[in-house]
Amino acid sequence: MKIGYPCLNRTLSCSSARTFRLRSYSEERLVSTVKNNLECLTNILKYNKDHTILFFRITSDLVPFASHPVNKVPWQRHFRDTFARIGRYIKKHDMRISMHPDQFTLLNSVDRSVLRRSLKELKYHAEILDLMQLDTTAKIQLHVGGVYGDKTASMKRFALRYLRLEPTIRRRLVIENDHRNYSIADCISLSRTTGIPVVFDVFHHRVYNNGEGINPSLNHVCKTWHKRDGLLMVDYSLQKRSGITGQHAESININNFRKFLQSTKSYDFDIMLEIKNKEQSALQAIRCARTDQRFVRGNGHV
DNA sequence: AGGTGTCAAGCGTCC
DNA sequence: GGACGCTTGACACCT
Repeated sequence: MKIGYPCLNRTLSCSSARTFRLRSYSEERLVSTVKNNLECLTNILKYNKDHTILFFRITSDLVPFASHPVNKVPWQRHFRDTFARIGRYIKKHDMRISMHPDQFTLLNSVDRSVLRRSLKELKYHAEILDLMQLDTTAKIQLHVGGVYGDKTASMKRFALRYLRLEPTIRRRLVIENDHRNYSIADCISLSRTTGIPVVFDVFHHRVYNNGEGINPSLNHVCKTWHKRDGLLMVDYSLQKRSGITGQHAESININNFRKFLQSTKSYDFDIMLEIKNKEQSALQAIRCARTDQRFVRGNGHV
């Protein structure tokens, strides 16, 4: 079991997601921003290693406008060595990496131009992980997408397009249940017809489910991950206490987290903590998991 | 220096 | 069929 956090580190004073407005686009600006972002990513991974945080989600903003037509910079070639060096570091320290394209990436869109842009965006994400020369346990997680008034048809469209993806994308793509349209049962059903691994989002599942419990879901979901995919990934977050639905909490509730670990102890998985104070929650969670031998899973480390 | 409207990209809901 | 909420961090312009 590895525990991690997404994209940003609030302790370090750098950001690996620096960007700029399209209006101020220039090749120089792009190159200097990517250079900054890769340097910061290096710092974050070093921080993670020093604190034994072995799971991390790399921001989609690493290369601004990566899939935008305005961008003609061959950034892949330009930063090839840097990507390779970062990849070596990740592998050397046995870290797990994920990425999560944002809401505009929709594989099942009914709009062909949205699909076309989404494919470019997926290609970009795969390129990042390929340039780092990471194996296929490094995943790109995506929601199933829109419903477009016909869920069955929209799921079929996802399946068809997934199966036709170029292998460099398909081997990394996994789906995740969302809080409104596609439940964990829907994702499992899609996995049955396509073989795609399913990320289990505990928070979304609490908000939107078909009445199935966490453990029965985990039981199904962990079978969708094969050896080449690595350990099942779980997203863990909680509701902000103010009561506004969907917003992520500021910090982890360690008692609830302990209960979660305890109640799911027969399964092994890597946990991504989607909590605003990021690495602080990860540090707490790791400490919590370590204090109790019952939470130490199959591979002996948390 | 600090505050805030806006940002490449979409879906779903409400009217 | 148009406006808005969603969720989020950072830019860039404003005072």
